[in-house]
Amino acid sequence: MTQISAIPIFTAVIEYGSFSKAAEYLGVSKSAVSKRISALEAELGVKLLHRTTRKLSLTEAGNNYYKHAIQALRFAQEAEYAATKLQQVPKGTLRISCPVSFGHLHIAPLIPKFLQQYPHIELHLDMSDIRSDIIKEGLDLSLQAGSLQDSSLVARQITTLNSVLCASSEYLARQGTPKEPIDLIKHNCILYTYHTVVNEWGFIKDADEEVIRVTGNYQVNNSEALRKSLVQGLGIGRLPTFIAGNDIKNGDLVPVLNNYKMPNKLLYAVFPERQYMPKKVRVFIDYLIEHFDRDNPSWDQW
Amino acid sequence: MTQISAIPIFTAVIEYGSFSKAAEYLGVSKSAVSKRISALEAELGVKLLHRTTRKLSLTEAGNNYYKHAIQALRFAQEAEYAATKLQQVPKGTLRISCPVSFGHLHIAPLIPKFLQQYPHIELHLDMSDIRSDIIKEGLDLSLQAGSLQDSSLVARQITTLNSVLCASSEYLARQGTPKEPIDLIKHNCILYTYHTVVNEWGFIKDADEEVIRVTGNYQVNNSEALRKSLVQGLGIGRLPTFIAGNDIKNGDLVPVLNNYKMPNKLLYAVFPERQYMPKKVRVFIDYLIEHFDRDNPSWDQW
DNA sequence: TTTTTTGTTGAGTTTAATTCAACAGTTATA
DNA sequence: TATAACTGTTGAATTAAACTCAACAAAAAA
Repeated sequence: MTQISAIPIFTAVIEYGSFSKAAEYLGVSKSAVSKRISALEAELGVKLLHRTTRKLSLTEAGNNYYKHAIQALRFAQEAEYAATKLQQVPKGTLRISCPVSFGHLHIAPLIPKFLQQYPHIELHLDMSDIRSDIIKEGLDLSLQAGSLQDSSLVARQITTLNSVLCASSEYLARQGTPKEPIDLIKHNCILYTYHTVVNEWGFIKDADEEVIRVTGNYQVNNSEALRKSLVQGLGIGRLPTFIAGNDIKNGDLVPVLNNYKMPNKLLYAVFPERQYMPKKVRVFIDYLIEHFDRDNPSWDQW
Repeated sequence: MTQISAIPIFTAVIEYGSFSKAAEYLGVSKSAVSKRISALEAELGVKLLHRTTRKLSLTEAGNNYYKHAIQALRFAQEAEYAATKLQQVPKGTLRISCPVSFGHLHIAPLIPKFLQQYPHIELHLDMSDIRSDIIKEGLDLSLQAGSLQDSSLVARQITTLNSVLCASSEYLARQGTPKEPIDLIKHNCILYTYHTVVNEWGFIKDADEEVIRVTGNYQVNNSEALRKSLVQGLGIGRLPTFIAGNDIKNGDLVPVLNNYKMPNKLLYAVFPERQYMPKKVRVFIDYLIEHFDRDNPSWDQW
């Protein structure tokens, strides 16, 4: 079925009424056009054009062919346009997933302004802590926290997700402030079971990492519940700074062991293909990068 | 606009859900399919297919592309069918021209049986003595008498058109029968102005041609009028045998100078292209050849 | 009558299509 | 769990198609 590739040439000849003019329009030599038309006629076993007088005319078969061929050409052009328009213009449905906590606190508040800037985008935001297969779920983008990601997907770092050890000032007044990580074994440590490593907390000073096994009387997989329990003076806990930042600013929580760093995570925008990113995806990623500092985000400044 | 040539490949991949199966269907290697799809994506600047899991899936752009591409493919297939069906099946409108006299006497009587044999053909018969440009007039076939024809058209000889010199037996009894061509200068010679050479009649014996300039008191461009004047004993005249044949059989006309031959013409079927003749044209030419002897037609046998 | 333009075609060049073979990765099977 | 089978990719090489150039024949224009 190779005759389809000659359709643009044949229809140009008909529209321009001349091999020479069609050749000029197509950017090839007139002999190329002549040979391609002859080859098409040979393939079909049909004369499509009379060319014994200087003026071209269609045979009956040629006329029949043209009627359908011009439609084929138009649909092919429509196909090209339909496929490529998403690359050039930020429009259409943008489907994104992100972690629940981060989404509530830091993504959702950004969306109204984004949609004002890009009125032709319709955004579907799916907040879920379940790591999804973005191709299977038809997502354009997935914001994920981690350090390593699926090697077949590709990603762009958006920001850094630090953690901080903290408690209420009421708790610390009552129980004393730990000076070294080893002091934590005497404290009620509230465990965040959502993290992959639950009860072994790492502390980094200089190039050394010290790991302390901690215990406490409360474990919870919800960061908001954890946060509230800390604010109410139940114990000491490790929270992502993007959650604790405001409480720390307000004095509701106090960071402890500040001269130590805890292992951090990165927030990635993960997308299915590195090549040929649709414009709507591109503009959203750029918008996030504009709003979040890659290494020193706003919630880390208290 | 080269992406059109990849459409059959792309749509096959979607329909079969597999590069490997599409390759098998298309009769090419799977690497050919892989390269062609990648080249299409590069040309469009768009990812059309996700292929990170074993199961292929369309991207949004790929889905948009496919919807229009499958229509383009279908119209291209329709175009091919529409163009080629006339080559394989005798159907459609057959437009023919032929000389008036010959048409009335020998073509028109054949048409009913032809159309019974080919019920899907609709025949338009244009009887005219004006030599037409068959391409300009959109004709499929033109029956023409002559010896040389337009070099850009192509032709197939159908039969031979002889001429015969004749008069009524009443005229010959009254005026005597000419024994040699030179005797004609004493006779009333009725001139047929339709012929290109009107009043110089050629006579061929062995390899010699003798030309006699003749005169008479009546010239006419209509063969039927000429025929009737001869039958009524006005004089001697030259008629095509396909016209005079019946009258000679009936004894209404008598051939004279029978041992001489007169220059003849041939009847050609002229058609626009030698290549790729539509079936309906082919079957009509074959039908004529079947009915008329090429060199010794029925009207020459009296 | 001469010049210009059109379409054709052989020969040669360039580009695209294709194959082969090897590979990485996933699924199915033993 | 290990192995076999299958899928899609890709570099290198081969083949086929597309294309150009130049020369030509023929018709239209000047």
